[in-house]
Amino acid sequence: MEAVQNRPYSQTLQRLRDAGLRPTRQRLALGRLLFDSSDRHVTAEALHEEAQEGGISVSLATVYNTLHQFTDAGLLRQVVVDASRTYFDTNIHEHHHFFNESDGKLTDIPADQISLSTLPDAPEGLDVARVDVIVRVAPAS
Amino acid sequence: MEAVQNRPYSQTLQRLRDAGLRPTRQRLALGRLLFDSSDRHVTAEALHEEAQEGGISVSLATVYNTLHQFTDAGLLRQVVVDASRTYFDTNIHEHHHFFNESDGKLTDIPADQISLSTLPDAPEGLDVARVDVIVRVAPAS
DNA sequence: GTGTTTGCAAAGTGTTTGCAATTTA
DNA sequence: TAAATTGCAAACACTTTGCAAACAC
Repeated sequence: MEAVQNRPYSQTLQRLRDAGLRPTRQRLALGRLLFDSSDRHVTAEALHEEAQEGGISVSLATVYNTLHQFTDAGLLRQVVVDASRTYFDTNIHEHHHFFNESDGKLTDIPADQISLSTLPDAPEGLDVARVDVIVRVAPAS
Repeated sequence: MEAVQNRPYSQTLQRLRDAGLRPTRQRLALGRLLFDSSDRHVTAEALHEEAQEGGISVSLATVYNTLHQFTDAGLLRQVVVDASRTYFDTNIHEHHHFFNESDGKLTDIPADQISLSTLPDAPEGLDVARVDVIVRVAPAS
């Protein structure tokens, strides 16, 4: 539509290319929202709203599809903390989370700030795929 | 309807009474399914099915309501591991979980088998309510 | 041009709710 | 009998899908 800042634009472009995803207008726009800052935790609904506010026209269905494509491509990670919504995290490295149950906000905990000693053996025939630590917090009473 | 084993029956009866819940036919039946064995992890759907198979007539809505009432009363705990279903755990003590992503089965990990060193401080104004460790496992390749 | 992607609206899932009928105490 | 509980069906929130139109290469 109009000129955009070029650096993040082309960063996202490259990211999409590397992932084998066609850099469509929608993917570029969502990619910029997601990747221009770091450690973002979004729900589909929230990202859709943010896009609308930014004057980007994308359907909610496309936001869902895009988030899943990004996840499959390894650009995002899903975080399960709340049974009623799915969060997507732009931090794809090993780390954990604070989850504020009262406002639904997630905050990263760097992997080196939590150490798990003595992890029990996985049940037979199974391999550990990932360990998630969720520190559920609430307003101090 | 017919005679039942008396021990578990009255255990559940007592549990409900202690929790201030009227021991209705449905609650007793679901309570027996849940508490007669230990460390059960059920979804509403699965418990409903189990009840039907056992010849107990309960509506799915009542199963949901009952699971929540039991949870509010401290007899059950909710476990969030999968964005698409809610699990209820009969183990209400501190512990963690293996979650088998391929079949959706949960297994308890006793609290003393995992030790978390150096938990970072909660963000200001917030208290830690609970720490959940989820070890996601998958069939060995 | 050809195959991919989008957007809509419709369908799907799991879950919750309103309310009359039933049950418990 | 009064108050709590149940069950149904309808409503819900979030998410996925089918398919024609639009777009990228």
